[in-house]
Amino acid sequence: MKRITISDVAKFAGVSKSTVSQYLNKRFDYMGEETKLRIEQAIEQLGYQPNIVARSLKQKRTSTIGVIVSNILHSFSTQVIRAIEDTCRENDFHVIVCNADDNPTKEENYVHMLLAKQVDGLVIFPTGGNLDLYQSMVKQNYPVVFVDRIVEGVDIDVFLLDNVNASKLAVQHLFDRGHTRIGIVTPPVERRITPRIERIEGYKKALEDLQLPVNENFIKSMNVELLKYGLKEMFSEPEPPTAIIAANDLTLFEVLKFAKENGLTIPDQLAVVGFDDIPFVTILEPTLTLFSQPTFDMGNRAAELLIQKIQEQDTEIESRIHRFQPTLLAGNLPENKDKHHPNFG
Amino acid sequence: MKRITISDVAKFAGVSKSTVSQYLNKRFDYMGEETKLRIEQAIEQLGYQPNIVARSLKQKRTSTIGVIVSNILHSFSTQVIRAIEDTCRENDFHVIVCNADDNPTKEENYVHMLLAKQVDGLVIFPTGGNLDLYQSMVKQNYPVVFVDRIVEGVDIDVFLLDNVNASKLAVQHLFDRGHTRIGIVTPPVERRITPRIERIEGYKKALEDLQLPVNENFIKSMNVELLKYGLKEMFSEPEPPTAIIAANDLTLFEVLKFAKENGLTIPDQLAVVGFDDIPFVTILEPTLTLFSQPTFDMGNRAAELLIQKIQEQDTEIESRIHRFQPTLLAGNLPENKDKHHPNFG
DNA sequence: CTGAAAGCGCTTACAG
DNA sequence: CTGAAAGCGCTTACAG
Repeated sequence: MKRITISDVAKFAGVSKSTVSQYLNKRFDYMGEETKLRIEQAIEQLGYQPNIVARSLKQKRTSTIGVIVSNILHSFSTQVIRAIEDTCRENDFHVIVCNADDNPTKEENYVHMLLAKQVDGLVIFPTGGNLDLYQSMVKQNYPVVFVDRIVEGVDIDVFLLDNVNASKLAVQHLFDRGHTRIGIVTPPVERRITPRIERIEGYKKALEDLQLPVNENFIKSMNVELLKYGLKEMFSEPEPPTAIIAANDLTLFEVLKFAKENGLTIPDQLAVVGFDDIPFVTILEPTLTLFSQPTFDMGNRAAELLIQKIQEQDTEIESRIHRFQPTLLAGNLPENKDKHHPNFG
Repeated sequence: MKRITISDVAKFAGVSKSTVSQYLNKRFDYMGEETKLRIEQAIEQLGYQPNIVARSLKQKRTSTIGVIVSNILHSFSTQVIRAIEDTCRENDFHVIVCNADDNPTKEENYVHMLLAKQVDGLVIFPTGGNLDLYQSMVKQNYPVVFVDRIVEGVDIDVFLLDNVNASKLAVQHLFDRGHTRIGIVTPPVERRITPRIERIEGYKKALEDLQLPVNENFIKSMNVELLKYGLKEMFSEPEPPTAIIAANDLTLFEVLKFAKENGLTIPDQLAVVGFDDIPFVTILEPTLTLFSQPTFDMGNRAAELLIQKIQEQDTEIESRIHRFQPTLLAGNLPENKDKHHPNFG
């Protein structure tokens, strides 16, 4: 099958390529009605579709953005991606999504690949492992925004949860229901990934504000595969936690599995708080409490800013940190029956 | 920032553009060692990245495929997409994902858009509403594969579940646990969407094989928003069902919500069987039975065939229907306590 | 072993 | 109001 080009249309309509191009780009300022009609018919007759690749080469923009997500397995990521896609569609941008799999090398490769594909801008959930690369994009004034994670010393807009407050709300929620021995589990913190660090920080602050002791054995940051051992340790304490905060969906899953395998009934023997809006969880038992992130809003806003940066690439917009508040999704956790509230018990 | 082009590299290395191009494409057959080195260094020094858009225009291929999914909200879709992306990455293809939202007009627009972007091939979860469009792609021998849904009269490979068998397994599973009054809920069937039709078909066949009556009031196909009314009707029968099969995740959600709101305990008062591997469901209560689709395998195989078609576009491969078997994921449904098995009770 | 030239399918000043 | 020409950044026969 031979593809129809603008030349074919021009020949068929008896005009020049330029005129057809004007027509395609709706530059009708000086075009005769009759010419317009002839071109319209030629396009119709031949079933012509402009070649966007050729247009992109000439115009030096592709109307496509790249999204590099640190780990596609999180429900948070998929929800934000969906929101980004919605906003892009409204603005006639296409989206190419790549999964860095928490691997800085993959992330770097994707950045290069997407730049080679001439995407107009990038939304990155940064692994944090490519400082130089991030810096060089800033230096070249290439449009980029970050989601979920702050990279210290890199001057790029970030859209993320108010993690400290989210943890505080979680602790307060549990405290209000009589819990004073509260644990927290997160993935590894070696690479200083913002949400993990900040959620632990908020957790500690909240405990201090409530004048509760911070027990370092109640804080476990490790690979999800190893988490069960961490939990075992936590629960071999003489006074084990009566509540656990799970920093994301994957760790939440491990906590639930651990509880099931060890016969801990939820929420009676163990109260559980998670983050993110995880499908089905709120409708099923056991009753958990979830604090959800406004993923839709975050994705929209990130995409909007990126598109703005693309369209006004000359005007420097000062970059800043955009914080979003969590919402209590579900959570009719009953009172802790075993351990009453210390201030009232 | 001015982008570095192949001309800059050529000038810097003191060779011609052609030679640099040869180098980039690893056509080293006749290239002098010293030339190779000079080019390598020039690329390094200048930080040159080839412009893939220009290459695509010349080569008339983009190494990109499009995926048009009927509805991104199903966990099935996201899982298959992930598998497609994996296979594509291994073969150096990029993926652009579009969500048709069960809307044939959107689907048509996306097809045109993706063709205009010169994608090398398409994976479609067809809405079924664009017969002419599908046909025209077949006629032009444009590489396409379908997933999940058969479109009658269109000669395109399809990758989908053995839905009839899946329903039979579901019915048998329930029957083995003493259930004889089994309902089924699906999204609307007006557009003859394959999995819905076939799952109802398999359900009926299974009942007949077991010599159980088929009660049309136990079959509800409607928009998820309306499903609660359908369920209400079903359960106002003098002898309401003791088990429900939900055809996908969205209908499953409605069934669970309905049970919760109407105080039906699962699985004691109502056994529930769903399809797809839905995160968290198998670990939480109430105990459901899920039959999962081999989404990973399906996505891989679909992508592989598409890539093969792209690479051997001349050799016609006869198209066929590729069926996959479901697996029992979880399901320790207890015996039905209220209604014993008629053959044993 | 390497280079000059043509061309992929568009857009865009510019001329008339 | 419309057309001829140049050019986007590559690749690819072909010549030498």
